Amino acid sequence: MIDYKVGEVAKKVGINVETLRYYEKIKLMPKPKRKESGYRYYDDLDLKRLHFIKRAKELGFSLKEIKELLGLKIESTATCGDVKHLSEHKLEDIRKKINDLKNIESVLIKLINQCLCEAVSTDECPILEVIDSDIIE
Amino acid sequence: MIDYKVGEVAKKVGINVETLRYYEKIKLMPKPKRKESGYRYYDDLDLKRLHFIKRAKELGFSLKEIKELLGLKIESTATCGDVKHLSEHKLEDIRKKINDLKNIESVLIKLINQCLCEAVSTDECPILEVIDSDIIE
DNA sequence: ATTGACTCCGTACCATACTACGGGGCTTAT
DNA sequence: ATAAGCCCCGTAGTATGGTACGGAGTCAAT
Repeated sequence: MIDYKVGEVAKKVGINVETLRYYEKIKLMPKPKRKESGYRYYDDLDLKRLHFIKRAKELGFSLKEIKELLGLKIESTATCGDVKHLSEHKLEDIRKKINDLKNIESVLIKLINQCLCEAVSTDECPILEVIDSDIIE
Repeated sequence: MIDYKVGEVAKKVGINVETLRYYEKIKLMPKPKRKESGYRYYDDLDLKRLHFIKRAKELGFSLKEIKELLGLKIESTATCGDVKHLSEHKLEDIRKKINDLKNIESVLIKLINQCLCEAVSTDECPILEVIDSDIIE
């Protein structure tokens, strides 16, 4: 449970200091504790959260969606049903993404193999075969 | 090979007309043929391309990356090596995405099961277990 | 032939997600 | 104790990816 200053966190995670402050402002990150100096201090859980945010963005989630994912927790039996509902919804979404990415994956593999076989040139975009793979409609 | 007008295309694909013009401007979509009126006319391949663009965005690719994916084609033996190289790079990228999404998937499944078992409430964010799943570092 | 719906174009505006700036305070090493 | 290198804050600017506006031409049905 070491205390990290903004700059250290930014460097470790690979974002910059302003982004960190921005995430705090939009409540994607909790307010960190401050010492007498007024400096922010972060812990390992914060780092974890930031790593997740960073990667989730690359996976196509908006900051709003990421906030929702991070908010999925059982806080009382009252919200348990909500959490379940929301999670199931997200799950479906994610499964579709996995499927579509797999389609793109297989088209790319095919394309790479064609390159190996000295295939003839074409005007068409091979990647559009993904559409015929039926998942993306 | 029906000819579709902008409005029809927009409706079919679920984007709006201005977006279509925007894609043309940034060269993500080719210039469509025009009739005497000056109206744009699109065909089924254009629709396919637009569907792909739409979904690829949702999968976390930027318009620039989508343009690259669409540009992956063997145009001559000269570019064949390039295409292979680029495709392999994209492939790696996509495989990582699939992996990370699978991790998120399994955490969500776990969470849903906890909801069913009337688990106790927690302050932590279950989704952060994804980080421990080792893929996201 | 005229009305309503659609299209044209350029330009301006918008939301999201940062990123930079600038004047000041804190901290740490010399 | 002083200077380099952090950090503070508010505010403004940027890039990406659209979205809206408005005046004019086109099309299709009555």
